[in-house]
Amino acid sequence: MEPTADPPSEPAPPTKRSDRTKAKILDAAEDVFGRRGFHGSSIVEITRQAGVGLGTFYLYFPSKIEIYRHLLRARQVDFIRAAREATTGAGDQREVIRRAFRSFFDWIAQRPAVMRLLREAEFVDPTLLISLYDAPAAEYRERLGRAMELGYIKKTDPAVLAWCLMGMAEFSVLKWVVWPGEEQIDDERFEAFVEIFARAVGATAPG
Amino acid sequence: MEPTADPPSEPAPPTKRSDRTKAKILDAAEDVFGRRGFHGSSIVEITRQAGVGLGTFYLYFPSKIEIYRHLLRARQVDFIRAAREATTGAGDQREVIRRAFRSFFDWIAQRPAVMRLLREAEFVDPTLLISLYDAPAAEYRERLGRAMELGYIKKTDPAVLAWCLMGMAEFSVLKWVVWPGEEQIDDERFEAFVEIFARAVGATAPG
Amino acid sequence: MEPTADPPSEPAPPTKRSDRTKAKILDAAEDVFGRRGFHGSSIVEITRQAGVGLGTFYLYFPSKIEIYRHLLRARQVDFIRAAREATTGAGDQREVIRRAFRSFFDWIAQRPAVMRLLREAEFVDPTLLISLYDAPAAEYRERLGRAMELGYIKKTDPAVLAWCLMGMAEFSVLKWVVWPGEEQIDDERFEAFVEIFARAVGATAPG
Amino acid sequence: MEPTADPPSEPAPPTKRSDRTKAKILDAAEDVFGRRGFHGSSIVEITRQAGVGLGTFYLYFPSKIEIYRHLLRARQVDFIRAAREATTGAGDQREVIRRAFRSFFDWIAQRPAVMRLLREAEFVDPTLLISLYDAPAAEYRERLGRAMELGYIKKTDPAVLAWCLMGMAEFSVLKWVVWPGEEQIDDERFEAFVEIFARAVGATAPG
DNA sequence: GATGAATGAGTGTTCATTCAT
DNA sequence: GATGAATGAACACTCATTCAT
Repeated sequence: MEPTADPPSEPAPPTKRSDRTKAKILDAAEDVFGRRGFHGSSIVEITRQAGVGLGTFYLYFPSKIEIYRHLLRARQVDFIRAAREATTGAGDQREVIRRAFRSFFDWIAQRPAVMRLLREAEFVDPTLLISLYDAPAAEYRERLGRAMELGYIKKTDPAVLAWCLMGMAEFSVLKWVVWPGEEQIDDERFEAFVEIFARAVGATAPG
Repeated sequence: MEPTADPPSEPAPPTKRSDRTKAKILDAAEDVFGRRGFHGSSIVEITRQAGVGLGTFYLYFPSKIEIYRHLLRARQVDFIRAAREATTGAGDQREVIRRAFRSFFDWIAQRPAVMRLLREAEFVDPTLLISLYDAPAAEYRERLGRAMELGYIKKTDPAVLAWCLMGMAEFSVLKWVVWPGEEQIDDERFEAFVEIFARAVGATAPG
Repeated sequence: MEPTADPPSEPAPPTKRSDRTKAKILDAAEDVFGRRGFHGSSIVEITRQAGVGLGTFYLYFPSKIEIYRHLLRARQVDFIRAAREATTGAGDQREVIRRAFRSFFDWIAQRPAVMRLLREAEFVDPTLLISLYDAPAAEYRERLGRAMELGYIKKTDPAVLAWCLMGMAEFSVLKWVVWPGEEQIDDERFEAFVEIFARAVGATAPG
Repeated sequence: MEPTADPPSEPAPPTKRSDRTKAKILDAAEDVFGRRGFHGSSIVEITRQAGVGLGTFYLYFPSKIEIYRHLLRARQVDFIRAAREATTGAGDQREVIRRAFRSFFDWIAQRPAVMRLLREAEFVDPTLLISLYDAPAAEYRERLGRAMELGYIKKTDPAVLAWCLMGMAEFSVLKWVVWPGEEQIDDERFEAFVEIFARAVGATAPG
């Protein structure tokens, strides 16, 4: 976390003009959707903030809903990559959990808008939302299934467990990271969360 | 409360004409909001479904958002009452959990629209949503705090635990009850959920 | 033609408020469409000219194209009635022709916009146009068929004849009545037209 | 002009690059306008179909309406030439009529789009349309005037007659050639048309 | 000469809200 | 109390035209 200089949004400014324009629009859209919500956002506002003409929007995206979908899918990809990277090379169960959630919390803290986008998807394009949740759920389920067989964690229905864990993670990040409020996440709370999560998983032993 | 077989929506049909009109509008609004979402619903559709004139709406509610708020608060009250009733008189920890969630799952299964209303609130009136979640969170926290002091459950930050449990419950009900999908809740899954929940809580003993 | 006071557009001002509003919009639409054409007209212009709010339009008509269709059908009905009335009680062939076309020319002279509407229909809603022309064509054909059997006019394919006659009539009214130009219809020209028409029909005898 | 067997569209493929580009655009425009109508056509579609860049259009034509005008005038020239060629060397009156209309019907049958272009002109640029019709009308009038003086046909106002004949011809070609419909032109119908036309003209004798 | 990214005025349409009846 | 006709601000989207490359 310390000496990294990577700016959250764009790994490197694209060189082609059209790529830059598209990126400007996407950035603006993420921000505006995040602040105003899907229905509260208008294409004019997005393009104004992007510093491009209204018509330019339609050069890159066929409709308001399509840029929204695009944004969500792109962020999901980013997010999953981040989660994978965070957990590689971790030792015991608790360490995996700790690292995964530290990365999750940090990632969201830097992009609170994404959480809003994601959750609002349920009301904008329900099918999309379900598909967005199904992908990580499947991954969770599979990992948990394997861990159960290896005896690392207690046996339970892995799908039920997967959705429980996702709910815990999402609500925690909402409450302690996204929503405005005097209470913030701190190390103590974070450790409490890891502890609860590990218990729910049924981690049999620290190893 | 005694001699009624409690119909889900209104305890008893109001006798005054204006009360009946108001109730008709509220019922229609709940149904329409539930089906179409807040932004997809229009006042005309609500009044049409309620069987009253368009103008009549504004005799009872000052705006679209106000009836939405009204609806949410009313349902929250219903829900909390139902949850309390369900858990009184339970024996051991697991039994409390089992009853509370059985009642929660059933209540939502009968009114899937409420879940949608509740979750969409985040994008209609964020402040409202937070307040809606804070109330049950506070109750949870307090109960958990007491249980910790009594040694029934392990000690952890009760607020963190409360939000974890709420997340588990909400995601489970979404996945297994609300969202359309081939997979449904069954007894086995329900028991798995109770087990996971109990572990997360840190119930020290079956008793 | 002389002492009639009938205003072309509305037989009597409708009494109900909504009927009056609808009539105002229809009148304005006829005028605007006639002047600017379908594509050159906008709903704002129509409502502005009608003296009503923009939204009011959609209270009475579901879309721009629908009011256009409505207008055309309504005028067709008016026109056919006028044509029927004009020809009842005429004596010989030439007299029937003379009266029918006098009434046609006058009717159009008072509502030049209608001609434009009618002709533009080909490019707005081709199916509609064909149906609008098919109705009078069928009537013509039938009348001509009967006259042939009675020996009043020479035998020819009645459908071919019907479309020829319609073409003559429409082009004449366009050239001499509708299109701006120094040349106007006068009695002499009108008689020439009747003569040509009668010859094309193949009227065997003046009687 | 001499050694070409005249293919309908372009007498000979232009050799200069810019001429070829211009021709490609014109061909595409004729096709697109014919299919979609003036208002339904867009410059992008025309250039896409022509296989040139969007900007290239404005190298050759100053605006959408100008290419439309250009197209119409060009086709008018083609058409008049075709009509003249068809009637040279015909014997009696009926033969002239028969040949002229056979050529007219065939010409349109091969280019139904032109008819649409021509008729839509009334709503795109009314002045243009009138001028397009005035040219053949003048030619008709003059020919008819001469024929009257020579006693070949009965005397009537030649201008009135000219417009009647044009109306007959246009409606017939619309009904029997251009508009989609189960009924098509056949030899019998064509002869009926010639007969009616000849009667309208007032051809005194077969010779 | 050729290109296509950029532009914004203009369009049809929706809908919460008002108010005369 | 009840009604629904009337309103206009707001929106997503199109497309002829310009101009830097």
